[in-house]
Amino acid sequence: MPKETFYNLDKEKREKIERVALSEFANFGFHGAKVNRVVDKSGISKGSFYQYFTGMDDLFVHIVENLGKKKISFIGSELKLLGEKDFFEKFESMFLSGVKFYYSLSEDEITISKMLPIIKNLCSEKLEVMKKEANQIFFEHLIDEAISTGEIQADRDFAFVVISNTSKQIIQYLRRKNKVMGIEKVFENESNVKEAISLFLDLLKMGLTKKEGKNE
Amino acid sequence: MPKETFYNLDKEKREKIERVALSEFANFGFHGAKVNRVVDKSGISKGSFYQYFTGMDDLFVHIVENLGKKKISFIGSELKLLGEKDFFEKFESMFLSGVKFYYSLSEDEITISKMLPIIKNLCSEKLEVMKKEANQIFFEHLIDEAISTGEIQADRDFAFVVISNTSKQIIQYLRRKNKVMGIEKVFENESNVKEAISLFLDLLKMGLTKKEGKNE
DNA sequence: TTCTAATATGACCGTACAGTCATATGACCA
DNA sequence: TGGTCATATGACTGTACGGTCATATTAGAA
Repeated sequence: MPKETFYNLDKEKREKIERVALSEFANFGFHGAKVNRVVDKSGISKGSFYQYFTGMDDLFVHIVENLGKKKISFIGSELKLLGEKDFFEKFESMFLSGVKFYYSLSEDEITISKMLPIIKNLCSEKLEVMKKEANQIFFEHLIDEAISTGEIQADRDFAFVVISNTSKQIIQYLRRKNKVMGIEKVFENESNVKEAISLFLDLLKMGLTKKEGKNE
Repeated sequence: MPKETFYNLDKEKREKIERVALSEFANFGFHGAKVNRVVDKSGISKGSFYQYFTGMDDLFVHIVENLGKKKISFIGSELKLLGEKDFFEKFESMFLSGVKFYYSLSEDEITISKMLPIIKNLCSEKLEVMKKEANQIFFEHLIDEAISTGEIQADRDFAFVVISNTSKQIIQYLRRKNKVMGIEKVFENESNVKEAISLFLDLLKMGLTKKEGKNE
């Protein structure tokens, strides 16, 4: 983690460094990112850099942790409100917050997110944990619950795969719509987002609940 | 592309270099891959390296092109047989060859595949083309056809997103089954694979064909 | 054998890099 | 004012890298 000195910096300078680092890792990858470039672009001296971080690994972990915190603040706030809802309502909420989180990310942050699962030779237990998307564990729990109450009737692994990919698919769908419509920010219209979500939710409902009258 | 000298090498030596390069790029990424390491690990001199390739970019393009050819030989052979089949049968075939292709890949090759879409600052028109998965264009064509014949009734973009993600999901599902069952090679049992495919195919059928008796 | 062309080699060069450290700067207090 | 502590700086060092090139090796042809 960054040294105390880094957190003593004024917000502007700190965020500048973080912005530059984000771009550096996104553009050149974990093993291609260079201290020299970060130092030049963020206008600090190399000596200072090593007073903030022990090295690039340290900086990378910090960047990824920021990303993780951002995600938790999006998803976490939604989770508290799930208590009374039924299974599909719960997922509707989670998809919505998932989409909102995604659209809150910059291109560089998206790149880092995609990069994470394929980084090798990175010895940081913290990141190992982070690589496994936290909400997956939560998904599995919800699915098991829904199976036991009979809310869904489907193979557990099938349900997990289909559900855990839905957020990404909704986002892909919205991006395509954006391109086709020539509008860059369809997602900002929440009703469009909700419409897209219901499209995929219907698919889930059909696929995960056995229809009556169909025996095999 | 590699120089003639490289292709004059005997197969064993050539494949050794390719194997080392694959591992190098998979482990350290495009910008982190080093000539020195490749040279050491594959037991050739640096001078020779530069008689085979103009540099690491060149080598990378070669590796990715190999991967592309491998894919085409898997998918392409299937495409010729699609003529008479209906829409969902066509996709059944494509999913099957997709899964077979995936399981023919080494871990390193899988890593490179995942890496491709997020590599920046790579000035190679060839790769730009390759980054867009070739079969996507083919998917779109098939979908348009199926919509016009009435075989599917669904939003075009919705159909595309759902279908184009199905291969990945089938693979994810099979991998989960592998883990749960403790058997590493469930996929080699083709009937397991076909069963998984039909699971997802049913979902597609439900989602992309409007049920009778449901009006809105 | 000798000649020729293709290929192999690693020492070598200039550059870019990570990381250090003596020094400078500034801020706060006595 | 002078003293002290936290921070800033960039010149410096050793290393690793990309890329070159004169030389060595090999294979085949004459």
